[in-house]
Amino acid sequence: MVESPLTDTRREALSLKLKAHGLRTTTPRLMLADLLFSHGNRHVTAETLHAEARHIGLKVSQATIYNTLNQFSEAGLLREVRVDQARSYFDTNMDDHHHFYVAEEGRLIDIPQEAIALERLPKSPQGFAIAGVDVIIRLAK
Amino acid sequence: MVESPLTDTRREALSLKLKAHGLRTTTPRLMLADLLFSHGNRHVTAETLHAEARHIGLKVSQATIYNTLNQFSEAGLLREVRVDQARSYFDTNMDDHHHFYVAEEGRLIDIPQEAIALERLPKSPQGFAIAGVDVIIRLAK
DNA sequence: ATTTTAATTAGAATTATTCTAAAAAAAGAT
DNA sequence: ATCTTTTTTTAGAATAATTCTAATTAAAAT
Repeated sequence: MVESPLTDTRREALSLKLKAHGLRTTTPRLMLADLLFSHGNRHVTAETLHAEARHIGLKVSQATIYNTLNQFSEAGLLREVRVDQARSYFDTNMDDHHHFYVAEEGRLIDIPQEAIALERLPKSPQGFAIAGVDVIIRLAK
Repeated sequence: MVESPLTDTRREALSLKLKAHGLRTTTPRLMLADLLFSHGNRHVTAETLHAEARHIGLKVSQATIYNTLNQFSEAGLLREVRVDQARSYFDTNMDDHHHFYVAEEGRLIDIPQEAIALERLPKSPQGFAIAGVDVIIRLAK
């Protein structure tokens, strides 16, 4: 979580990114996008992102955090990952990939798609197509 | 969900099963175990199991349903599967296996372990061991 | 039987998330 | 620039799943 100032260049780039995905550029969205997309790939929850927002002095409501995360997901800017007890993680890495999950720490670690070879997949039941394959490797000490 | 009466033989078998896993035999547990384990492999949620309990005239509190599902899971009688938005499924199939998940219907379908060949697995990070590998194949129409 | 230990309960509390309706901000039209 | 329309944002209430609490009840051990 680097805390570098939001330069005009970056602001411009993020604004374009939002626009490209059909989202208006607003201050909250721009600042949240900066937290999410300007520091390498990350996994956040609504709560952690809200804490970061407050930390940089951005006053956004909880509802906006949730709205934004959901909008970004729908727009294809984030990928929602559910592993933990009833808490959603949002992954900025949009490549097809898998996850390690460290339950004790509530931490996700990306696994590049090539690192796992799914040789055989079963036939889907009649009338259904495969929408995605998620591999979650649970880790323990 | 067959509704056959709980015979003495079955009662005895279930009681032994509970004992074998370090759980006392009590009426609620016995009846819930019967719902869970006497009708082939199943996937239930707290809510669906509670509904079934009421349906057979068993008056148990919501807390007992949750306690029982969690105890059974910890004891190795059930396996908890999380796929849905913030709702836990409990699977009576304790074999290592994977799942299809039909989001639209909130339905899980078991995939036998052999049906998926996980050829290469990545090395776990330092100090961690693999506790389990879950493959979830999301299905859509 | 009595005592000890564990299970069950109702209901409150907690947590994550969504909804609502109003206010504020952005985009589009003039 | 100003006005209008459309979207966002907001605070706070509402909902839903789950856990906790403290008291009661039932099972096991003595």
